Amino acid sequence: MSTDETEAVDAFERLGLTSYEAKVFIALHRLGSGTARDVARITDVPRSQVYSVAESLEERGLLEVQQSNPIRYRPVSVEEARETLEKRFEHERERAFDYVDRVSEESVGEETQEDIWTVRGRDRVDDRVVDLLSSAEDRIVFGTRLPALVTDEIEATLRNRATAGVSVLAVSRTGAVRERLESLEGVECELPPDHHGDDQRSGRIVIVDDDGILLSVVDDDGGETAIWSSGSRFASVLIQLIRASTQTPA
Amino acid sequence: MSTDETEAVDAFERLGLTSYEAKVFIALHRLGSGTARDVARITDVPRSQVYSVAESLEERGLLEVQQSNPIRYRPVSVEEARETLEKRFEHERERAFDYVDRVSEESVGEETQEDIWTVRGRDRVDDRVVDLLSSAEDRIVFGTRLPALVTDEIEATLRNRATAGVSVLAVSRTGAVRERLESLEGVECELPPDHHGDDQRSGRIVIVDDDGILLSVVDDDGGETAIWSSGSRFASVLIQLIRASTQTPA
DNA sequence: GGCGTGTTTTTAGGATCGTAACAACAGCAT
DNA sequence: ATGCTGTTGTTACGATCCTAAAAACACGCC
Repeated sequence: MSTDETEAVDAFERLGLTSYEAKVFIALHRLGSGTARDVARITDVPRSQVYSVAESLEERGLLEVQQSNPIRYRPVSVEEARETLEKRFEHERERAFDYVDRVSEESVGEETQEDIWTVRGRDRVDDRVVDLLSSAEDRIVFGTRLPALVTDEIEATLRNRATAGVSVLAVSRTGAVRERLESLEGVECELPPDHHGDDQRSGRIVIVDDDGILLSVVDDDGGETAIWSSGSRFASVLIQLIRASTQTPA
Repeated sequence: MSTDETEAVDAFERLGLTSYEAKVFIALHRLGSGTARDVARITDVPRSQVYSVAESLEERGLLEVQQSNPIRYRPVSVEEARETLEKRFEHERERAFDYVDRVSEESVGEETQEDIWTVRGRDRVDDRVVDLLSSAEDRIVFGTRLPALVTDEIEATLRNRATAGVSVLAVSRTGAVRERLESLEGVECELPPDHHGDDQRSGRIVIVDDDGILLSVVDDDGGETAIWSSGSRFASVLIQLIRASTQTPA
């Protein structure tokens, strides 16, 4: 079995199929249609297992059964299979989140806990940054060395806040970052103070109003980890520390 | 645990979480945030297991970890969780179908095999009916007793074919069905011949040109099973049989 | 009988579930 | 300081469940 096929099987498994189901489904698409023997010949699925596996695939709506002798199987079209899986996924997601929606604590205003949270992973940090920026009412300080850490969504959120009257200050020692953000209406840019060493590990810094902060670091493998806090005394203290260290000349 | 919660857990399991993962995720949404003990108290997940389960949920991007003593966990917002799962699903689906697309047999024109296929389930029969109707070039005969079996998509396909110059004939002994389809431009309606008994099991009949046919039956539980064939001699023979029996007076 | 088909049962193997034991630590009374 | 109690986080291990894989079986056909 080719590497590509192995990957496809893995992907189908993560979509909820068993490995046999994935293999039979793929084999039938390669064949167009075929019998249990045909399938067993080009896969490592034992022929005697093909029958039950195909039956469960039929129940999922991924193939059709020809009641003849021998039984022939025919996969549904790729488009139909995609839609079927999509429908099933959305259905399950609704069922799952329907309940979570109802019981989920509305923890609005409860943000005053003295909590500092950790977020791992580029995408997840991106999301948290956007969340934080969106909550800004008064002013934003946004800084990063790395142009890749200014996503379109972050840029859009900065623009949106700036036009909403929030004072937005972007800090970066990287020209590309400054140029990109300077072009936004209402966004000011500046270089960080010289006395700050050129830290190779720092990722981003986001300060929102006087009570929200996010700091991230980038490790050797490019993985990003951030800490953040909002509405906590902890956040306020950190913000004051940073303000003091950046405004005071060395 | 309430029935609703059990259902939500099941749904999350079908989305690829383990039951522990689902329970911890839901519990944290009920709590807003909490420690391993908090979670263990309101679920049947052993406290000692909460740590590793939460870790894997963090990797999936469904919650955040506060490195303190005791460790506190905080779920991401419902919206963020929905999006995260959606992204993962689409990613896996692309990976899976990317390969299937490449290897899938283009079985166009290979339809001439003498095959008759079986399709189970209302939705799946709907899909197959639409497929068949869409392939019509010359004429269509569409019949059903049951108004529910004329879906919007089927109606749209009939209208589309009619305007494309295909002769469309709808047959039903049910007034509601006739009225609905008669209103379509270019669709003719009629009553079935009297000598046909009022069969309580028959579901739909679809005849397309001279070589495509689908017949379905509805069982006592409302489940539908259809047989269909296209481009086969088998289909032609069946069609001739039906034409003969409907056009000849008793 | 010999062969192919389809059904059923049985036997690993692996992941998850569930319990338990453990060291480390904090609070508190002796 | 010592001992007791309770909590936290980690680790280990048996039970259970599902899938994978093999085998045995019944049937029809040549």
